[in-house]
Amino acid sequence: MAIADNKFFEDVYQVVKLIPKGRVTSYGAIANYLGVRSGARLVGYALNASFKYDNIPAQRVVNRNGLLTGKHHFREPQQMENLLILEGVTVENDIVVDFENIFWDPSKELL
DNA sequence: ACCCTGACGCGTC
DNA sequence: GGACGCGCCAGGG
Repeated sequence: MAIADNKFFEDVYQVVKLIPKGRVTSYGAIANYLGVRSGARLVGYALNASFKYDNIPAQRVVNRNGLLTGKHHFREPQQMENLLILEGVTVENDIVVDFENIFWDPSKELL
């Protein structure tokens, strides 16, 4: 078991790892890419367990509004925003600035 | 084995 | 245009 027994979780981690630095995506986009309709919750659920594993840039996954919904699940609430800023992503008031522009859609940009 | 809940998203009202 | 409800599926109590 490389990452997780469950295929959903495994695929989610795969996609998240592929998110380029400085870009972000949404739970729904990943769910859509995996072919799970309205499975965005599962993506979030998978990411919740991802903190146990390394090399998973969970900070690059936000909700469809660009809101850092998962910030409270990091070791430090400020961690998520911090990491994003370090990667060149501007975050203001827990919202990714210019979200639509740096949005990375796996269905489109990944093949 | 049943019930509840959850880092979400979309259709309705 | 804000509030509400349902679906999606896995895991924990």
